[in-house]
Amino acid sequence: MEKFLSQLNIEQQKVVQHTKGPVLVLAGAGSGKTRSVIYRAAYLINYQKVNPWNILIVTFTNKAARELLSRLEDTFGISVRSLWIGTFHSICTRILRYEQEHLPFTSNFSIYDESDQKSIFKKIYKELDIDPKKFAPGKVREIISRQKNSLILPKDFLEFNDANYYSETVLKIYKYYQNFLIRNNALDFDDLLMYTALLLHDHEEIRRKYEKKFKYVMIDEYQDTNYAQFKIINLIARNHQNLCVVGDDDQAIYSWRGADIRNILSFESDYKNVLKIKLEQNYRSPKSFLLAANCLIKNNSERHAKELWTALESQEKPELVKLENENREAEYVVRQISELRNKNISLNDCVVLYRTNAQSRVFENSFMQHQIRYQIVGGVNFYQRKEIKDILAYLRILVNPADSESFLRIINFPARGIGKVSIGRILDKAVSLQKNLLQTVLEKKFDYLPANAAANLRKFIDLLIEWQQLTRTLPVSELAKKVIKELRLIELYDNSKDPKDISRVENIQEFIAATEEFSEKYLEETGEEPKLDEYLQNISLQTDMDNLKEDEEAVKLMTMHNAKGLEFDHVFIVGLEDGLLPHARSIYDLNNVEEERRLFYVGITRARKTLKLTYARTRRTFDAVQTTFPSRFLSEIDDDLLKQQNEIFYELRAPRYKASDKSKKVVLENEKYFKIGQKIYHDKFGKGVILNVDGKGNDAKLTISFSDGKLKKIKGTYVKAGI
DNA sequence: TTAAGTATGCTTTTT
DNA sequence: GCATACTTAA
Repeated sequence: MEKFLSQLNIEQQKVVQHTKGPVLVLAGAGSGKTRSVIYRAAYLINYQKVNPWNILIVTFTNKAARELLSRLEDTFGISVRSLWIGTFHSICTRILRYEQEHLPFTSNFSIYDESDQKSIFKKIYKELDIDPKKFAPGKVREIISRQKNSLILPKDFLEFNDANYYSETVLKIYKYYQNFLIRNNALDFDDLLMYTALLLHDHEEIRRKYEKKFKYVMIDEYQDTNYAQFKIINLIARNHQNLCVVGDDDQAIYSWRGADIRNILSFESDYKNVLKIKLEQNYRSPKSFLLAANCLIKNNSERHAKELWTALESQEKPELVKLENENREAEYVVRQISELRNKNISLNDCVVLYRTNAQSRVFENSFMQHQIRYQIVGGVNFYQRKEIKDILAYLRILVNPADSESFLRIINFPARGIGKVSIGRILDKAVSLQKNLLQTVLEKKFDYLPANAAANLRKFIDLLIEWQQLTRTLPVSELAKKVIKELRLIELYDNSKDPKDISRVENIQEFIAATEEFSEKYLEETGEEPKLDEYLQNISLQTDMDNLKEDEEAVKLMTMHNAKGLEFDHVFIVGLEDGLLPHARSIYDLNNVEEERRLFYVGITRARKTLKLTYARTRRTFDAVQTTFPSRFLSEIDDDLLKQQNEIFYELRAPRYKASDKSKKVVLENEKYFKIGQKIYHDKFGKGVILNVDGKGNDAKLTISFSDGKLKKIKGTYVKAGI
């Protein structure tokens, strides 16, 4: 035990040893927060002999949960099988699956993501005859989400919102939307939290059950919890008060998602006799980085006073670099990373952080051209890609027949001759029969459809029935493969002329691999095959971060939001301009500006060894080049803390791909193999140079840099060799 | 019913 | 500038 505790500083030891009563840990960036949480869990289990089954740990991401699990297992030899650890959303999903008899839906519910929501809203607007121009769907969705995060049901809506034409329309949509979800046996992300909170609130016996089960509760990143999350934890922990929350109000960056910074600021009044522990010693960054971060954050008004310090000796300073435009900015980063690589530094230790996902494109181009491997985290989630969602819709309808969203997605995909008109008639029929869509068509009486469509529909239904029977016997991954094979999806995209479809094939193949991997892991951990509904719900909660291929050496590119909780040796924060950071949408509201400042703070404090800050003098946004101004936050950092470099023009050209002698010869149309560096011509995109060849023969996948600077992946059969 | 061609609107950040 | 939605022709 001595040895166990000696690996922590005095403050961290306090966190670990105070296991009874409420504990508030204000943990600055890089202060060993995760370490404290892990040691605390290990202490409870190994020294206080608490049953892992009685511990609940909530993390911010699935990835963090997995890391915690593996460290508990590997370092402390703890059997983690019965430990409850995960994000709020995954833990709520688990609880809701158990408690279906007290809920208005069953445990095989579908989880709808934002694009599902979007399409549902469209239907609702049509149904209720609401003008999307007057009631912007995105905004309405946000308001409704906010209500759910605050546990305001439709029936309570007017208590908390002024009654006027706008809010009454929103209420109408809210009501209809919730109804729609229940009819489809579906929940959105906010519902997962809301129904769990209501379940615990409305059923005292269930609340007691979980209060008894979760005798010790720990929450990470507490500053980014919303009211529903606060309530869930409060209902579980308010009696025993064995609750340890860890967070940093200076790193609260999710208020736009309903997170309420007051949860952490008022923790001391929410619970009795709170022990407050501050972790201010930073083990991550050079002194000057922390000074710069402190300079910045002290401009915020509402915060727990705290200042980071370090015992590290490094004299490294953050470097501020001004570039001509966004392309130069990308080239600068590429150049720096090339130099690091020459010093034998792994690409895995480098990260590029930006404010918006759209900024990644320029970097992608530059990295590709200089053949530096990179991985983008975020943007469009893997499981939200069209080709993957189509497959998932087939699987979803098999476990949740009420899921009309999935049904409509696949009824005529791949095209099977059931058109808009026919689908409209089925919808009408379903309404008049008061049944869901699948039930309606299962009767196979199609007097309301043209003969053609009716025949096609019968085939479709038979297919679904056949597959549904297979769900009982076939493992998830086999079923997925069968669906893909029998629908001939890979062939569909392989034979397409659209260059986009090449990556679709890749994604489908990756999906199969991911599904197999999931099954194997699940089998290993639980000794049984995953159930299809569980698999689908799990996948719905996956983020891009969870799909990171750790074994592959690549520079990571991500938003500062995504970087929370991570650290890297070499950090590049790019696009430090007013309008980007702080974002143009945030500059008119002081609270929003403060949140943007915290975001920058998060970015700076990720760095372990070097930190480069860049901004561009001009930047192309959508179609026009705009002159930009350096971020207002930069002037808040004392000049002598920064190493400044202005107006660097790196004459950095793409390495010239000299066409080899062989390919200089006139290459025949039927030339079999493509080579890197070879010049080609494409009917639509014009001249280009091959940067990468994937596969053999003339249908290999080519990565081509076209003369206008664009990169495209195109199948060999669509390009002409030689010019 | 589908494919190709044209118009639109959109970009903050995510479980 | 891109992706999606809608229109038009076959």
